[in-house]
Amino acid sequence: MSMIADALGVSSATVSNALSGKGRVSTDLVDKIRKKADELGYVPSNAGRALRTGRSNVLGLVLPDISNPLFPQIAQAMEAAASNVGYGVLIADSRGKVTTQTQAISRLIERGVDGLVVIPRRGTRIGDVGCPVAMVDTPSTPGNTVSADHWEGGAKVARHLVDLGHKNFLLIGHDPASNVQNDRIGGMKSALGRNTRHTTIWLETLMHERGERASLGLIDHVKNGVTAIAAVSDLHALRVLTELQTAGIKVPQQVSVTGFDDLIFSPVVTPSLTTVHMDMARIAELAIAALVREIEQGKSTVQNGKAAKQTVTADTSKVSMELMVRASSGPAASPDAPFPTGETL
Amino acid sequence: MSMIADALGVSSATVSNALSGKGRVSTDLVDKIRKKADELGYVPSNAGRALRTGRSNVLGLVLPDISNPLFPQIAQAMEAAASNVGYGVLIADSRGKVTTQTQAISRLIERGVDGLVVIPRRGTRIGDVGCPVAMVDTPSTPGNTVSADHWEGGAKVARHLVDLGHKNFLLIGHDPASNVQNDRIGGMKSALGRNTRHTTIWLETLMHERGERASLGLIDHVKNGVTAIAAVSDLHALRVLTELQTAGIKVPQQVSVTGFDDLIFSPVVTPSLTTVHMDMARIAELAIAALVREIEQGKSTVQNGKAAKQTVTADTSKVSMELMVRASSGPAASPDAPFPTGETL
DNA sequence: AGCGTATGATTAATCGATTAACCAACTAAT
DNA sequence: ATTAGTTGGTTAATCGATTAATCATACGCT
Repeated sequence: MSMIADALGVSSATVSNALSGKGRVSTDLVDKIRKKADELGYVPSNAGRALRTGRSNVLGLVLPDISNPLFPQIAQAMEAAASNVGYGVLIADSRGKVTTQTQAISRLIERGVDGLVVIPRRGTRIGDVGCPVAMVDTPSTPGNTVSADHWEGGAKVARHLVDLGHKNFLLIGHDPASNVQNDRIGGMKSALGRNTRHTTIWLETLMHERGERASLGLIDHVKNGVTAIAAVSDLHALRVLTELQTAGIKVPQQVSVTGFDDLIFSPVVTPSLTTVHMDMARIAELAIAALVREIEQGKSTVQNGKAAKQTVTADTSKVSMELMVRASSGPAASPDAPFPTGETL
Repeated sequence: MSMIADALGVSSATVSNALSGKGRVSTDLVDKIRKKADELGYVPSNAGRALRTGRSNVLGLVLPDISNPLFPQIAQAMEAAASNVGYGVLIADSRGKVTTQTQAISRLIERGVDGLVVIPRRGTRIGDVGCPVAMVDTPSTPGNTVSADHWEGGAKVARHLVDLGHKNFLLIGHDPASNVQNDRIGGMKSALGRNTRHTTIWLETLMHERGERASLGLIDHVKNGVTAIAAVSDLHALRVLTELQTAGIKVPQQVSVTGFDDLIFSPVVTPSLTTVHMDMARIAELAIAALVREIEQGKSTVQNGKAAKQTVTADTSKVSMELMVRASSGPAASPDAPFPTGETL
């Protein structure tokens, strides 16, 4: 910056004003400075700016854990949204544990992030960290900033299956402590209506009892009349799908299977998975916008009292989910057809 | 820092020396300063340090694109390795395109990263960016810093299948321009031996001709005698598996299927996928170590000439891959058995 | 006693951008 | 013509940590 100033015979303050458009600088000087800056390939020093302004223009992204195949979508969306408004994204992985999550957060704080986006593990709360925090969990969680409307998503798939004539459902969750999964299952149940039956199983509980890769025992459920299996994640739907196929049960002719999240493999497996897609780009945009808004007016807040509110609130806290009807769901098999008939279709 | 200095009646330089252990400070003063620092909850300002030292202690991670389900593993491993040696990780997504990759890189540079880890898209080369770069691609790529030994991995699965008695192979790649995939396929071919046959198909080419979700036409290949299908990714292996199952072909009784990368779903589908696992933690560790080494002695390099070498070299450039034998591969069906018999086993 | 040498701590400059305070010159209005 | 206001720009302080240069003791040795 001082090089530009020297080259044009002006002060560095003027250069700063010209480039930021803040002070009073004549328009033609601004042009000259801009030109010179390009010419010299000037790149502002983040360190210098950060030191003076007290802001790093970097946000921290705390992710629950690796096993979540949604991670790529989230990270990509957040990075894009942040970079659109001039922020960088520093990642930290909490590896599922709450202690690691706390460590991850303090690492980010020490690096001087201006704000945090936290995808919390199992509805853990975040203590006072000294900077604005956006929580992306589920609308029913207190403190949630913005997230997909998981309940609505659950309702949408369930309604889809009901419309196809299914009456006997198996709902598959993984972790009964997850707010997101409970919302999804809750939404499903709410849409099932009177004359249907349903059973819910939680994989974590099941695997705890029977071992990690145990069969899900789906065949029994199907024999008992289940014609639709709705999982809270495509990962589990896939597990269901392959287990059924291996047992010779045809999807969707005999049993319909649905998932959640529209994971990368969902459209390309056979049959392609009916699922619910979340608009991660929009969620990221809202979360980042809320965070940035808080950061940029922030100063007052800090001076006012001891950090007004920790988690920020977005314009909209629910983002609608979209049902993706594909090949794994179809009309319910005739209830009269005996099982197993072999050729149901 | 000045608060600590004032509180103890010493100069801030002494505090700096004490905490960094660089200058000459009496041991008991060091203790007192350390204690006071803890007491006051002192957290060094990255901005101040960065401004003075010219180093940000942040690395940039450039990822090829979201569609890569390996992304979580990579990001997690890199973050862990970096944070172990005191660095943060700023992410940037190149969304597959080369132009976006260039943009992503310059964004990171502008943010003042000290080094870059690049998982390049299709063997793209990185121009002069003004900081050390670690490339994680495949050993056969010039400029590669460290990566898994994809060729060896390919050889391992192929040998496994040969040992099981298979003689007629279908090898499935996705992108013929990918160095990684070519290495994997190359490794497979190298291990197949004389008395076997194999065909290679590239999905991208296929889908370009027949549309995104077209069937892979596996049934024909199986009818023609193929008993083992080896894909370059679990994603494709999964596609193969489900397509076969839907067609009523039994895996592994009639056809064995193998993948690559040990993705999240691989152990839990039915049958669980035989695949090749890469030690991402070790790769990350080597890449980060090489990068940090270059950064920390770096000054000389910069002053010496115009950036000695762009991409850094690690102690080891190949990390061995591990074969994970699971349920999707089994003994070759008797070549005499006619197809389709229904009950092959 | 006198000289050289450790040892322990201080001074002050520096990194680059921002910004409050100030100054000069020119215009407009009473 | 004097004052008030506007415009365009400069000065200098500041953010926090690092570090070369310097200074002040104290110690050892002849």
